[in-house]
Amino acid sequence: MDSKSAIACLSALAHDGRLSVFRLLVQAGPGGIPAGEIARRLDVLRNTLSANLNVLSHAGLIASRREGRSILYRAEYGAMRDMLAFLVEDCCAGSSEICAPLTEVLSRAACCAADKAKPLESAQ
Amino acid sequence: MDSKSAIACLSALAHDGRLSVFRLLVQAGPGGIPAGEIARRLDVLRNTLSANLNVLSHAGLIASRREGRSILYRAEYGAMRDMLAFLVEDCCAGSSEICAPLTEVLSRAACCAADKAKPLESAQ
DNA sequence: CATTTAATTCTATAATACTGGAAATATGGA
DNA sequence: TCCATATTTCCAGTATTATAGAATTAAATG
Repeated sequence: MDSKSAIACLSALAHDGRLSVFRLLVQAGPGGIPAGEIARRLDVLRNTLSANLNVLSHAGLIASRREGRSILYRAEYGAMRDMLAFLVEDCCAGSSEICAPLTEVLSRAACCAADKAKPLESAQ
Repeated sequence: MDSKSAIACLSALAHDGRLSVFRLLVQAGPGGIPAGEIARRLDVLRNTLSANLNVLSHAGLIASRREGRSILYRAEYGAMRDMLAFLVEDCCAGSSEICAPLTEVLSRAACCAADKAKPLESAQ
C-alpha cells in the first residue's frame, strides 16, 4: 500500500460516524449489512450515511453488493490489513524490543483469541 | 483506547505531511529527532511543521523533550499500538479465518523480521 | 545585555469537509 | 403502469482544517 492509499484509509476512519460504520461492518463479518439497517442501528440520516459509505468505499475499506432493493455493505479486511501493515512497516530501526509488544498485542486481538487459544490467564 | 482518542490518532495521521513525520520518527527509534532536522529532511517550513507536530502531540502519537536549543521529537509506540489494537478489537465476529491473515501480516512487519527469523541463537 | 540559533505562536486567507433537506434513481410487487 | 421501499445524488450553508508570512519566545554564548 502506498502513502496516498493509506491516507485515504486513515482519513476515512478519522470520523466518528464512519468509524462506527466500519467497526459495525468489521464485527458483522463478510455477510454484510444493508445500508438501511446500518442507519437504523447507528441512528443516522440515510443521506449522511450514504455519503460516509461512499467515502469508506472510495478508500477501499468497504465493498457493497445489491440484493433486491437493499445494498449490503461489508468490510474489506484486506484493505484494513494493508493499511495496518503500512503503519508498522520499517519501524523501530530493526530493534524488536520496541515493536514486539506492538505485534504481540495485535496478535492477541479479541477476534482471534478463541481460535488461537492463547491462554493469557483471562480473569473471569 | 476509546473512540475519541482513536479518531484523534487517525485524523492526525490522515495527512501527507504528518504521516511522513510520524513514519520518520517511527523509523528513527526512541532517541528522537530535533524539529529542525525533521524540517530539513522532509523539506517543509518550520512553522507548518510545528503546527503538524502539535497535532501529532495532542493525539499522543509523539512526544518531545527539549535538549539545549533543540526540541527532540520521538514516536510514542504505545499510542500507536493502542490505536492499532482498537481497530482490530472485536472484529470478525470471532471467526479467525478472516482476521488471522491480518495479524499474521502484522507480526511479520519488517521491523521484527530479523529477530523472528533467528529464533533463539543470537538473541541478546 | 546583544546576538545567534531553534522553535513556536499569531493571524489571515484559502481550501476542504460535514450536514441535512429535497429531488432523483433503482427495485419489486399489485 | 402505479406505488412503496431502499438508497443515492444534488445542493447550499456551515464548520473545520491547512498554509505560510510575520512576530515572538527560549536557550546558549561572548
